[in-house]
Amino acid sequence: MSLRAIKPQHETRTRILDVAEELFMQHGFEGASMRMLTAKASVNLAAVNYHFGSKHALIEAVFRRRLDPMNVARIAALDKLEAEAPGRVPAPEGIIRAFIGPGLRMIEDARGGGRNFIRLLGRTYTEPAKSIRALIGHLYAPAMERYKAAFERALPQMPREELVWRIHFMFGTLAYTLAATDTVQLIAGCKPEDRYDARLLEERLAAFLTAGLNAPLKNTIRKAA
Amino acid sequence: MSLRAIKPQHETRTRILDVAEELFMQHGFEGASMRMLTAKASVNLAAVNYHFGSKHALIEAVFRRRLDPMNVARIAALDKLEAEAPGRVPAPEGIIRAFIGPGLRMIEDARGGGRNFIRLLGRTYTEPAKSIRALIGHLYAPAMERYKAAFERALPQMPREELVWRIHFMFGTLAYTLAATDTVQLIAGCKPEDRYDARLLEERLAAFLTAGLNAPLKNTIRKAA
DNA sequence: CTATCTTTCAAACGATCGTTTGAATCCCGG
DNA sequence: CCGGGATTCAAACGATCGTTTGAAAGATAG
Repeated sequence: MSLRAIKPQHETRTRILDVAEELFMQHGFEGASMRMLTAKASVNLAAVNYHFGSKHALIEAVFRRRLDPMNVARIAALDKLEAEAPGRVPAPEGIIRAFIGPGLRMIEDARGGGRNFIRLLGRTYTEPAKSIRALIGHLYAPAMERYKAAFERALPQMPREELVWRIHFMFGTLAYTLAATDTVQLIAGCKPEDRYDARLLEERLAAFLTAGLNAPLKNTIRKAA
Repeated sequence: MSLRAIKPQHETRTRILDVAEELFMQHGFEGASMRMLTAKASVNLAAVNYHFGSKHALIEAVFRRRLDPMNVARIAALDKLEAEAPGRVPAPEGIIRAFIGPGLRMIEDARGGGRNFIRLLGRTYTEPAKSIRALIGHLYAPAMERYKAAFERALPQMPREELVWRIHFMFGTLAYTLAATDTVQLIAGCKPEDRYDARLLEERLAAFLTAGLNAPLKNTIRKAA
């Protein structure tokens, strides 16, 4: 009673979470039914409601399990970056790499289900259901605030409003890159073999995003801000 | 019988399409049911199956109605750009503006439902259902080929694989920008008042994307290609 | 072993889904 | 005015949805 949480305590819970991650990614939140979910996880139909309470609570649990550690890692990466050169302001590229690193590294974890989650996360930014978007926003808030402040220090000459938009653009590029699995093939007409080479993808993304963030300010933009 | 297609011929059809556009955007394809759809359109429940055949066919019709003219406009913009300076290769920024222009202009059409569609389109790039992604890909294919070729001519020194990725990044930025309505506020902590000022948004996007597309090629990237 | 709490199970709940049906109604050329 | 194809209508179809229930099975402590 005192400490029974040691070994395979919640095998049912984690098996449900793993399968939910995969099926939500494949079919969406509404498209993945409790019956196909519990069947694939080899648990009883009532298990989800018993362990999580409802389908919505399960969705929430799926996000919390991965998103919290990921954003902790992001903040840690930024802390480390700032600690490396005390008193100096980190360059935009370093901040960008600190942010996209944890996400990209998770995509290499195919066995552990990390890749499923990353793709699920990417398409959830544009999820129709408001409650889910609100949850994502809430879970992201702490890390987001830290990074926004870091970018503001790194680019003091940029109008705040323009910076917000460029952060938004960077978010979109990252989300879409992680979520859109087959659209690359659509453009290229072929399947890139290195799609899951996180290191190479990080180089490509960092180059693109850094250049975009540092794009020259035209008069029209400067005037509007 | 010969020509009865003149005035309000298919008022029911278009009313269904308009409402479908709005509800699919708000609740997703599965979340928007035929009953709430037909109720909001003030038509009978059976009207959708009568006029379109099925829900899936309705989804297809919603996309075809807007996407075909939009991509025609995109190709026309590229044709015009190339005609302005015969024999010369258009600059990347011009190509980018030709591509994002038609989409952004549609976002200003709030009354005609264009804004609804653009937001719907943006989140459909990451739609779980394979059949819908395939449809989008098919409708995009002609314009995509033209623009890919234009970028290749404009950036002959860039490795093909890197170019494909950067086009992919640009696609993501555009899609996410159009689709994510409140995520910006969620992240930025403020609401940009000029969200639907298409002209200003085009300036911001063009600056960001042009810089990203022209980002310097590092050795790691050059070596991989 | 017995008693107690946790977990699993089969079965069913009411609600809603997309679709179909057949009759009623509208529209229009003759 | 009448006849026939196009359209609308109310009603119901079977299927599936998320959730609940109460009993059966497992685990744990005394």
